[in-house]
Amino acid sequence: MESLQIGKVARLSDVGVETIRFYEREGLIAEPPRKESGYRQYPKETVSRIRFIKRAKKLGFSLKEIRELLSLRKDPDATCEDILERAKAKVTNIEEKILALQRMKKALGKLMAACSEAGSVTECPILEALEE
Amino acid sequence: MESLQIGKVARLSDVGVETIRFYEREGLIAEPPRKESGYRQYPKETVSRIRFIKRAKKLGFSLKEIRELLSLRKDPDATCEDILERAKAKVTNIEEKILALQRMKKALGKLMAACSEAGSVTECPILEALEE
DNA sequence: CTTGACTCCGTAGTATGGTACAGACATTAT
DNA sequence: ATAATGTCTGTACCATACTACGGAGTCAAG
Repeated sequence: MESLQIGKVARLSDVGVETIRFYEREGLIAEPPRKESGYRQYPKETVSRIRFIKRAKKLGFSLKEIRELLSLRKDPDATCEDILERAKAKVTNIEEKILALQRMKKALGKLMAACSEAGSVTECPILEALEE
Repeated sequence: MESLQIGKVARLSDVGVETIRFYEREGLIAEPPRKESGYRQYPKETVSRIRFIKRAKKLGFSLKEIRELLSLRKDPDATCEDILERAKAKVTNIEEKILALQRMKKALGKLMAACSEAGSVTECPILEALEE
């Protein structure tokens, strides 16, 4: 299997080289094998892993949470119950996020509807509503 | 009009005293008048302003964005439209997040289902969940 | 009139998530 | 063979959004 140098991975996943090393230090991506020179040799899956991290971040997960998400997999060393438990917790977590976002959206939508009828910004219902 | 000391404002708006001074430095709340002693004298509106900031933060606005929202209000040339535009952008942003979270949840469901079977989902389906 | 709570300012520290060197070695292109 | 990239480690620095602290002045109650 051909491997990628860190710079290539960085370009493909659209992050900086330093970020990749940072993720490695933080345990978000595995330490890759090295050449004799010390150069890291990444399998191409690393690119999707980094993309996952980027997306999950946008969804409001912290790097710590992302690390936990990434460790959820059916590996032979973990028992099914263990995985199910952690996965369940994550699902709950995700549901809460979705609910919070839906509330946000609803609140903004309401305000926007009221907004179309108002004139000057001094009476903007969005600002008023946020003041409660 | 009676005024409030910083500690009172802090208690009423449920933030720390330091946070209020921080918001002042950051231009999120106006510099209040002072007594001869130098003590800040806040009008009671400050409490709603800080509550506004807290709520807007919960809606996903950064302090920078909140500062912009707040300054729009002072601008007589700004219209409700300006604020509406920002709100719309946030809604789009929120919708994207919800979709992605739903995909993630689905992926976890898949993982959990696979887990109960003796099958071999060694791959992490969660990685695929967020792929475009 | 002293004690305790409150406030002042400035500076520094926290956590998170990177980003930017510096100085040295490795690889590639001409 | 040599210049241009690329990579290595380690350390330092950045922005965001606070939070804590020191040392001094202020104010209200007993």
